[in-house]
Amino acid sequence: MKASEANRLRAQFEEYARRHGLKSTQQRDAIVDQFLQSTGHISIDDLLTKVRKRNPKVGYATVYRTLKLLTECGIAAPRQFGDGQTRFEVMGGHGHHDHLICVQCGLILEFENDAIEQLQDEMASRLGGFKLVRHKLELYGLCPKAAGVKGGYCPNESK
Amino acid sequence: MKASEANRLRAQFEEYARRHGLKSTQQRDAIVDQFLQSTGHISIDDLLTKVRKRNPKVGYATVYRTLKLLTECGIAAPRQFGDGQTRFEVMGGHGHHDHLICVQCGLILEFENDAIEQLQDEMASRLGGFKLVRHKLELYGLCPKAAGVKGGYCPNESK
DNA sequence: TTGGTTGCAAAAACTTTGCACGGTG
DNA sequence: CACCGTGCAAAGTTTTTGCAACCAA
Repeated sequence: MKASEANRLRAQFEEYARRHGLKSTQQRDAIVDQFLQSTGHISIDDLLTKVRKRNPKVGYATVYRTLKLLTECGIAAPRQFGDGQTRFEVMGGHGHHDHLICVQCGLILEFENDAIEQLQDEMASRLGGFKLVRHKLELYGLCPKAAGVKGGYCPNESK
Repeated sequence: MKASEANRLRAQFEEYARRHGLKSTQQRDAIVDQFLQSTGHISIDDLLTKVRKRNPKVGYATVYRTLKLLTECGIAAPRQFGDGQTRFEVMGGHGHHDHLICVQCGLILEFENDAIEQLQDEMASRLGGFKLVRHKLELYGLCPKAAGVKGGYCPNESK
């Protein structure tokens, strides 16, 4: 299931590479593989760390460059939460999801809501006929840790 | 109308300042004023430029520090579109809006959609009873410049 | 061999911080 | 006078770029 999705995306990347005359390299392939195996939102640092476990001689620059390629061909999507770092997530054509972030503990939940997506498309048309390529919806709130939400502990208390 | 809104927010800031023992200074006041008069999303640079027209000896640091204060007291909201800079916008308690960004030319449109907002609240409750404090919805798409959308020119062509 | 690719380090771009001076209360 | 606030510049971070060496086709 998940593996086939990764394969689909890998094929998509190869297609893109072919079309653009890109060569296949050990580093790039390793980065793409690791990225496709990641879940949620991964930072450049985390990704590089993972990649280096298999291929120790990979540099930052290559990760940035590869992620830029992945973003261009629609496989990766950059996200900016509030922590200064850009994170990337796999953008399976399906399974798109949005985020609910707890402003207190930083917990990030993911969700999908077709009704909202549909309203977005309508909105875009109404605004002059824009053609949406992607979107980003982030809800910020307080997790009801009092209610015992799973994983809803708060490492950092706001002062 | 707009002026009264600015006054309300300025008062809100003064209240916050009093409560926190902050002093009133020429620079801070100038920055707050200029910020409240801004529309849309303003970058630190743009804001500093505006402020310097009246008070040439204001430094970057002060703008950053003031904007951090404004953010803390809920008057300003930081936004990260994709251009590397953090932009801020006035967060009038009312008039919340979301964004539609053209990935081709960088044009940013604003809109409101109550139906979407309502669905968001529902979503948050369904996800365990989160209490939303704010949200961010950004739609990325292509502006139909062919259709002659106002201001829809594309300064930078993607290659 | 012909480029695209890579790692490293330098360079950029954006923010934050340290410090001595200055202004407010 | 006590202290917060400011400007400047240095220090941090994160991301991009220049370049010689490398490697796939």
